[in-house]
Amino acid sequence: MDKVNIKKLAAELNLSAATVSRALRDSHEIGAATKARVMEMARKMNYVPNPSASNLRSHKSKTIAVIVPEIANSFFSQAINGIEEIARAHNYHVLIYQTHENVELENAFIRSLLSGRVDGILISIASGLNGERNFKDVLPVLPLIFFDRVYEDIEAIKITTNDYQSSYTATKHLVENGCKKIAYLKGIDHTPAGKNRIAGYIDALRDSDILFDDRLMIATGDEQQENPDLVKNLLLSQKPDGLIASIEDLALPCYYACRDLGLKIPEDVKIISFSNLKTAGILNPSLTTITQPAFEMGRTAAGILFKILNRKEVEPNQTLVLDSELVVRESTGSLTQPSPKERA
Amino acid sequence: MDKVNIKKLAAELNLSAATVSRALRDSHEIGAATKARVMEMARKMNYVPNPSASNLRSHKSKTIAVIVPEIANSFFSQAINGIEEIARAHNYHVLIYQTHENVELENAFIRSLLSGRVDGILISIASGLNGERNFKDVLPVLPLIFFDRVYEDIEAIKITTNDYQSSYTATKHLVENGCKKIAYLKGIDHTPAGKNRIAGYIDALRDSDILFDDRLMIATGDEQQENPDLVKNLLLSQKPDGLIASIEDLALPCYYACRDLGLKIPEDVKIISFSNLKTAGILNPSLTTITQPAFEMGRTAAGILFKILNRKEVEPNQTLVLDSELVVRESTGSLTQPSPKERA
DNA sequence: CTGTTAGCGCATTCAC
DNA sequence: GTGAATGCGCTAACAG
Repeated sequence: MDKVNIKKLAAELNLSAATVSRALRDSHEIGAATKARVMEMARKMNYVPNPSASNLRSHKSKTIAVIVPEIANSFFSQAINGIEEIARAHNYHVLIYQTHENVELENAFIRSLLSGRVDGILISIASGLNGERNFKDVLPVLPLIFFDRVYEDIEAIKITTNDYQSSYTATKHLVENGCKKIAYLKGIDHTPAGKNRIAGYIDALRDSDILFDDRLMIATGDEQQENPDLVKNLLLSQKPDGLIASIEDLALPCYYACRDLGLKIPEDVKIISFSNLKTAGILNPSLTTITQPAFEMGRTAAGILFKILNRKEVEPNQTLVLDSELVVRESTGSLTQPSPKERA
Repeated sequence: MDKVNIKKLAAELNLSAATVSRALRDSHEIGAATKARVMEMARKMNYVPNPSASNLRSHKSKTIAVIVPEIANSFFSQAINGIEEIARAHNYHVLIYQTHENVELENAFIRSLLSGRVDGILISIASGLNGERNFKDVLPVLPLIFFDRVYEDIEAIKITTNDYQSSYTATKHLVENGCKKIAYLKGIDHTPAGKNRIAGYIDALRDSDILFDDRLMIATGDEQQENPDLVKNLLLSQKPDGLIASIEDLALPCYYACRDLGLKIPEDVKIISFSNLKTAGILNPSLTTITQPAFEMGRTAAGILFKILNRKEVEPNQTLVLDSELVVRESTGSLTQPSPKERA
C-alpha cells in the first residue's frame, strides 16, 4: 500500500507531523539527530511524499513543460534529451506536448499550463501563421523561454542558432568548391530561421559576385511525395550545380531527384542540407550538412529556466545564439568527427 | 492574477462551491441552465482549475508517465509521438523520463511515480542486466504496460514486435538474393528482442541449409568509433556477402567499412539493417531495412492504458505482437512506399 | 437538483 | 528545537 503519509511517519516516531515535514525538507530548525531518525524511518516505511498535496501548499510543482512541433524530429528529440537531463539533475519532471504546427493546439496547451501544473515552460513555437498568440499572458505568471523556433513579437528569453551565418557559410562553401549556380530549397519560410537562412544564402551569393536568380529558389511542400519531383523539375530547368536543402526533410528528395536523373553527387551536383540526423553522412559521403546544436540548446534553455526558478541572476530578454556546425564529409572515408557522445 | 478559484466563482454566481464544481465537471445531477451559467462565468472570469487540489481530492492526476532508454532515438521518439497523441485525445498529460539504459535510474523514476503523480506508466525498459527491478511493487498500485523492451520475469501487459520473424525474413531475403555467407552484427544481445533476432537469423540459415558459423556473428560496441573497424575486420577475415545489422546504429558502420575496403553495396555485400529512420533509404538505394511500427506501438500501448484507466475490459497479461516491415529499396529509384504520414 | 460538511496530505504560521 | 492549529483548492459523502 502507498498509504504511508507524514502523519503515520510522525506517529511511528512519536513526533508531530510538522517536525517530520521539516526534517524531510532538511529545515535548519531541526536537530541533526532527529533528521537522521526521520530519514531512516521514511526509508524504512517506504514513504513517498504526495506531490499534489505538496504543490497545493507550496505552489511548486517540480515540473516543467516542453512544447515542440514534433517529437519525432531529430532536432527536437535531441533538444528534449538535453532538457530532460538538466531537469533530472534538478529533480524536476518534464511534461511533453507536441503541437503539430497547430497554433490553436499550442494555445490550448499553454492555457492549460497556467494552472500551477508546471513551474516553467520551454517552447519551440508552431509555425502556423502568427495568429492569436497568448504568450503575453504567460510571462507574468510563469517563466517562458523560447528555443529555436522563437516568437518575434515579444520580449523574452530566446535561444536560437546562427541560421544566417550557417546558411551564408554553406553557400560560400559551395562557391569555393566551384559551384556557379546554387539553388535553394525553402522549407517553412515565414519563421525567423527560415528568413535568416534565405538571407544568408542571398548575401553569400552577393558577396561572391553571383547574381541572385529567384528561379533557383523554390518552395517545397509538406509531403515527401511531391518534393522529389519539384527538385527534379528544378534540376532539369535550371541545371544548378549546387543545392542547399534548408531543412532536413529535403535532403532525401534531393538525393532521389539526382539519382532519378542520373546526376552524380557531388560530381554533377553538390548538396548541403540542414540536418540533425546523426547518420546524415550516410546519405552520401559527399553530403555536407549543417547541424544545429540541439542537445546543447536543450541544456542551455533548461539551464536558464532553472536559474530563474532558483532566483539566480538572469539577464532578462536576452537572445542567445548558438553556433551551428558545418560538417563536411570527405569521400576518402574519414568523416569529420561527429559531436562527442552527448551524455558523456 | 490567477487567483480565481471555485469559491470566488461560486460567490459571484450565488451558488455553492460544490455545485460549481459539479457543473464544471459536467455532472449529470446539475441542470442544464445552471451548467451554462457556470461555464459562462468561468470563461468570463478566466477560471483555471487547480490540478493539485483536484488530484489531492480525486486521486486522479490526468497524467501518465513514459519511461524509455533514450528520447533521441528514432524508434522511441516515434513511439512517444504516438503516445502523446492518444494522451492528448484523452486530455491527459505526458511525463517523459529517459533511463540511458541505467537500471538504477529507472528504479528511481518508478519509485518517484508511486506517489500519485501519474495514473499509469508506459515503459520500455533499460537494457542493464536485470538486477533489482521493482516492477512487482508497481502493478498493485498503478497500471504498468511494457512496450518494445519488455520485462520477461513478470506477468503484465506487453507489446512487442515480431523480432524473430523479421530477422528470419531478413536472412531469407539475403539468401534468396544469392548470399551464401551472411554475417550478423549483434547489438544488445541479452534482451528478448536481441535473443529473438539472433534466433530468427540462425533458424533461417538452418532452413536454408546453410551451416551456422559463429565467426560470422560478432558483438559490437557502444561507440561509433570502434564499430567500423570491427566490421572491417569481419569483412576482411570472413569475407561475407551479406550483413545483418541488428540495430539501427550499426548501419552506418557497415556502410563505412564497405566503403573503406572498396566493397560495393549491394554488388559485393548486401546489407539489411533494423532501422526506424525514415530517411534510412538514403544510405544506399540498395539498403533494405526492417522497420518497427513505433508510432503504432505507442498508440496501441497508450490505447490499452486508457482502456484500463476508463475501466473497460482489457485482457490481462496479454502480449501483443505487432509486425515489423521489411522495406526493400530498389536501385531503380522507386523506393517502396514509406508508411503514410503518421499523424493523418 | 443544490447546499453543508468534511478532509485529501502537506507546509506554514504561531506558540512554547 | 518542537508541537498545535490552520488552510491551500477542490470534491466526495451525505443531506435535503
